[in-house]
Amino acid sequence: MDNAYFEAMEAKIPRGRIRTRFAPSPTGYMHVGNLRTALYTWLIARNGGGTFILRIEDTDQGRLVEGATDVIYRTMAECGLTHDEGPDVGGPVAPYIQSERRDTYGRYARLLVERGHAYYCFCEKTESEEDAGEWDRAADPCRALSPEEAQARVDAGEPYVIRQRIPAAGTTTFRDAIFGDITVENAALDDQVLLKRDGLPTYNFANVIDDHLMGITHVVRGSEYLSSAPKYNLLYEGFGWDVPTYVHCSPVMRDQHNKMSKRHGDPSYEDLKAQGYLTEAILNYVALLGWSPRGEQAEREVFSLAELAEVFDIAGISKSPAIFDIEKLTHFNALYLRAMTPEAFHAAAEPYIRQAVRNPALDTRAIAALLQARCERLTEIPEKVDFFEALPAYEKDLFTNKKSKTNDEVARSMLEAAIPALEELGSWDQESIHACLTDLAARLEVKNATLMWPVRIAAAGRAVTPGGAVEICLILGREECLRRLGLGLEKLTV
RNA sequence: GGCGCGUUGGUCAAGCGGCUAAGACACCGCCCUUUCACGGCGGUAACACGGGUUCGAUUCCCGUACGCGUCACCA
Repeated sequence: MDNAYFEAMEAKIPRGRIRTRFAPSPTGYMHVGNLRTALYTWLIARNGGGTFILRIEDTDQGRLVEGATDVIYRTMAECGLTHDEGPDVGGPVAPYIQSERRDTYGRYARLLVERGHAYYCFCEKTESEEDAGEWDRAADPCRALSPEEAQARVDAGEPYVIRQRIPAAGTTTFRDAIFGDITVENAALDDQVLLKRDGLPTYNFANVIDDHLMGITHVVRGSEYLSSAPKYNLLYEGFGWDVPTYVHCSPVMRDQHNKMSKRHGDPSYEDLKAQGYLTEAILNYVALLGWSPRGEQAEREVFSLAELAEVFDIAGISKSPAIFDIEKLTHFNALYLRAMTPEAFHAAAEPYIRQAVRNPALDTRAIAALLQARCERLTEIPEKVDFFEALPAYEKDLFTNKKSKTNDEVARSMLEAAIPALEELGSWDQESIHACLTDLAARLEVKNATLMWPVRIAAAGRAVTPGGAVEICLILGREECLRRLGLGLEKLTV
């Protein structure tokens, strides 16, 4: 009936190259599992010099969330998962939003009816049916309706859905690139609804139509679709189309029993960013959650996106679910933070430093330099450096440290000696301060730590600080440094 | 419950018939050291269980257990 239409659609399909698609439904939230699927899908395309497509699956009118597609665009762009075709950039098989393809699904659904692989169903959905989730193929009278009868009722304006006609007997086998060949009894398969009463397709149908019409060669998706894959296969066969390569990925779990989910409060990509994680670190970690390099590269863990695109292969994807481990992500984050150039790190850290350190006289570059090897997440920065801004209240007993061989008595004499030495110091730079203090320690015949400890405590008011006495004194500046040392001495003298 | 899938240290994982069963995170020591880190060195820790097949099973097959998925006019 629509032959010209179908031929035109076929003619538009690009062929001969790898084409993959990430097809999120716009729920307003990019969770880690989604991000990983997007990444793998992108990597398969890039690794093969193919095309990566973004498609929006918005056929469930009840679940649309405003602004949700923006989250998707923004996340993909931030991550560098650039798409070659999509709603925003267009492409040869547009449109790329399912709600704009409504007409197409209807035509193909009717084509499938004509070919005998689907049928009109007029049964009212009853409440008990919904509750029990029961629908009995054998008991559905519509399945046996003659085409003429069915058409007559359609023409009469009776509401209907279109269901897939699954063969009553036999088996269906499909091949998954990760799980291998899987065979199921057709009797175990349901006659899926393909076209809903509202005229929109179900995922089951829209997916097959779009994947074919968009020339998708590798269908990458979560393993929750594994058990419906045979039905999709039957659909492809019903149309006489080539079946794409299926790549079903096991889920990212929050623990042994649950997937990562918003409901459980698990972090999304955006949440992780807000927690101080770097995009590159997140991608690197997520790539390794369920995939690992083989052979020569088996021991390697650090990969840029470009490097991943080089070495990624489907064979390295794991069959079993992987538990998301924030500690290991944190480790990757620390690695990326340390690998940055000092300039880049300063740029990233400065806003966080400035949250705690307002005084413009304090050099954020010097502070950043102390921080680079000492923080795993950017968000830890403010609490680590706030003492630069204002000397915290601290207890006298901080001056006592066994390893440095200090107590109140020792600390007091150290400060008594250090203050005048620093006052007389010619220039206030790292080397001079360092030399001044180590010389002083030598003169006093104490180990460096015995002098450095009290100086650092008095200067910072903290037991643990990024950087040592010399660095802190330097950043504080002579005046503020000496003021604090004086305060410390007072505390010890009372 | 039916069907499908999975199972190597606490976690991520390599292994694809023969190994003292890699590596990483975490953890614990030691070294370095002006605190804490970074870095370096070392340590604890695993093939779910039972049958086969085989000269030989972590690797292949079959059960069992456990876990996950799925059985929507949601994706």
